[in-house]
Amino acid sequence: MQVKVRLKDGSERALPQGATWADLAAAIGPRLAKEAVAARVNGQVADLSRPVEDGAQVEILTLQDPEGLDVMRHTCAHVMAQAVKRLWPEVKMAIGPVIENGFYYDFADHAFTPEDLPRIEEEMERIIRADYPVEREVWTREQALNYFRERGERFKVEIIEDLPADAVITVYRQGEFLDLCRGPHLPSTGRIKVFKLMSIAGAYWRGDSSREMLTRIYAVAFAKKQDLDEHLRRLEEARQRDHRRLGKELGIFMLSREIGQGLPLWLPNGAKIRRIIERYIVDLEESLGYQHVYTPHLASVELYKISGHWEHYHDDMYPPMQMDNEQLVLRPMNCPHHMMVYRSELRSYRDLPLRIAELGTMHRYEMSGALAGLQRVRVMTLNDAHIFVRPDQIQEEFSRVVQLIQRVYRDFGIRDYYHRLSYRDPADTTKYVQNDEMWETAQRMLRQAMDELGLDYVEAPGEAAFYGPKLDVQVKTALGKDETLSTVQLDFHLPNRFDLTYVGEDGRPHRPVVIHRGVIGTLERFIAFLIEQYKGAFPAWLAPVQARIVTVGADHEPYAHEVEAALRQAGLRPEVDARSEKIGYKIREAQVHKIPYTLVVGDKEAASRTVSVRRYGQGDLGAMPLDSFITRLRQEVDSKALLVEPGEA
RNA sequence: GCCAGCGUAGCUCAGCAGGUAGAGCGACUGACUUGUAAUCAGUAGGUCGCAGGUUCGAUUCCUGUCGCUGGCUCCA
Repeated sequence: MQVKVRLKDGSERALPQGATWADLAAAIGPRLAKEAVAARVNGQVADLSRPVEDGAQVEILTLQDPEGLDVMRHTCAHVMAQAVKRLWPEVKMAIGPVIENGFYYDFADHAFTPEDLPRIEEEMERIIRADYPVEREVWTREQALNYFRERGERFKVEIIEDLPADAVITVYRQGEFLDLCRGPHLPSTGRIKVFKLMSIAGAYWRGDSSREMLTRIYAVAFAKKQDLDEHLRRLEEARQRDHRRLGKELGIFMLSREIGQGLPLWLPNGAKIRRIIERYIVDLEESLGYQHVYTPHLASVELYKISGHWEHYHDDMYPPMQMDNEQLVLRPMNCPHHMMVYRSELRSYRDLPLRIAELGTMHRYEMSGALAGLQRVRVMTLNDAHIFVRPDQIQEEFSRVVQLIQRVYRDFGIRDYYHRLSYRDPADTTKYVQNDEMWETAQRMLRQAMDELGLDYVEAPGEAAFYGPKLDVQVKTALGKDETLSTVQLDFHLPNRFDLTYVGEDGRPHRPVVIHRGVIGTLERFIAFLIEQYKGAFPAWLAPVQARIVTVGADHEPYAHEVEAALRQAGLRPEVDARSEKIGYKIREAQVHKIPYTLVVGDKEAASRTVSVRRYGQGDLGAMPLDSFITRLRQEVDSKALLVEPGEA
C-alpha cells in the first residue's frame, strides 16, 4: 500500500503506508532530513514522527521557517521546565507558550531569583546535550488526571478538566520529564540551537488578578547565535532610545517623589515641544471645522452619575472632595463636559456634524505598577474631540477622522503603526449596549470606511468598549510594547444618558451618535513616542532650539548675537554659545543635545556675513550666507522635514 | 494593586568575606583665546532612599516603608 502526498512545489510523492513525515523528508533529500523540525500538513504543523496522511498537502519545516522556529522555542520551553523540575522538584508547572522571539514558562511553589537563571541554563545545556528523543503519547482523560493529580500538578489538572469532552489529550516525554502538551515538538532535545533566559516576572494564573501569582521565566531562542546577538544588540539600542532616559538628558520632563507618582513636570524644552504640537493640532482642527472649548478639570460627582462613569469608572477616579454642599471630583474624561456643551443649545440636523474639541486635562488613578515615564501617567492632556453626528453621517465623519490621523502621522513621520478595529464579542452581546442594529450597521460602516480609504487593519472581536465599536492606532514603544496612540470610538450610550437630541427634517427630536476621538492622543504619550521615534533628535519644526550659534573666539560674540537676532526675526529659535571653550568642545555639546543646526561663526563668517553650517546627522555643510541659511531653515521648518531619516545616523 | 529586582555625589556607575565612601562626566575656580564630537590644573559636592533591628561597629546583614525598573492586571 502506498500513500501519496503533495509537496509545496506542487509535485506528488508516494510513500509506503506507515511512513512518517521524517521519512518523507529523508526521501526528499539528506540535507532536508537533517534540518527538518516539523511538517506543515494541510496547514497544520505536526510532529515529524506522525504517520503520513494520504492526499495531504505537506511542507517540511526547518528553522528557517517561522513555524519551525516556534516548534524549537516550544520544545525549549519544555527543556526549561525539565531543568527547573530537576533543580526544584517541588515546583509546579503552569503553562509555557511560545511568544515573539522566544517563550516563557510559568511556575509556582518556588521563589526564583535572578541567580537561579544561570543554574537553569546549565541544566538545560545538559538536557540538550543528552539529546533525549521527544515522544508523543495519547492518554485518556483519567490517565492524565491521575498522573498529574498524584504529582500535585494542580494547574495541569485544571487545564485537563477544562478541555472539551472530545479533546485528544497528548503528553510529550523527554527523558524523565513529561508534560501535558498539544505539540508539536522537535524530534529530540539536541536539536535546540541557541537560547538565553532573560528575566523573571510575576504573572497571574490565567491572567486573572484574583487568582494565584505565578513566577514567569522569560527566554529567547534562535536558530543561530548571530540572531541572538542581533536581538540583544537591538535591546541595548532600545534602551538608549528609552524616552525616560532621553527625556532626562534633553531636559524634556521630570518626575519626582516629592511631586507625586505619575505627575510629570514639563521642563522648558519639553514645554516648548508640547506647545508647538498643541498649536499645530488646534490650528489644524480649527481648519477642519472643529470648535475648541475650555472646560473645568473639576466636576460635580452628579455629572459623572449622569454619564455613568461614577458607576463604571469609579475605581480609576480620585475620590470626591466635599466643599460647601457639593461633591467634586477631578475629571477622568472630558466627555460629560462636551455633552453639556452640546446640550447648551437646541440643535438642528443642519448643525451636524458638530465637532467639539479640547486639549482636555484629566486625572486618572492608575495603578502604581502601571506607571511608566510619560507613557503612563496620572495626569494627562488629551487632544480630545466629540463629534455629534446623525446615524447616516457616521461613515463619512469616521472617514474624515481617519484621514486627519493619516495627515498628522505624515507630518510627524510616523510610519510604523497598525490599525485595529474592535467589535463587540459576537459570542456574548449581553455586556454591550443593547442595540443590535446599531452595532451591526456601525461595525459595517467602520470596515467600509477603512476599505474605501485603502487602509489595512486587523479586526479584534470582543475588544470594543461596551458603548460602541472603535478604531485604535497601535504603535510600539522602544521596549517593544504595543500602545494606543490614536483612537476613534463610536458611542451609542452617552447621547442617551444625557438625553441629547437634534431636531430632524421632520421637525421631531432625534438621537445623535457621538464619535469620541483622540488624534494626538495624550500629549504625554505622544511626546514619549516621538522622543523614542526620533531618538531625541527632534525635527527642526519641533526642536526647542533649532540652531546653536557657536563662537570661535571671544571677538566673535557680537556677530553671534547679530546672527541670533536675524534668526529670531525670522521666527526661528536660536541660541548662542559664547563660552571660552574650544570650538570642538562646544560643537560636541551641541551634537550631544541633538540640536538640528550648529552655526560656527569666526573671523571669516563675520567678515562675509556667512555662517558655517553643521547639520545634525549630516556633519559639516560648509559656509553659506546668513540669509541663505535662514531661508533653508525656514523652509525645513515649514515643510516639517525630519531631521534624521529612519535608518540614518 | 500583585510578583521579583534595584535605590551610593547633578548624571552614569564602582565599592558585596560588616571597620563611618570612590571614579568618570557635569558644576565651580584659575590658566589657555581656541576653526568642526571632549584643553589643562585645582575646588566643592554624599545623614550611601527613609525608619527600626542585629552588632563593639552597618552603605554592606535582617524587618518594615517609600520610590524606581521588569512583568502581570489595567489602559490614552
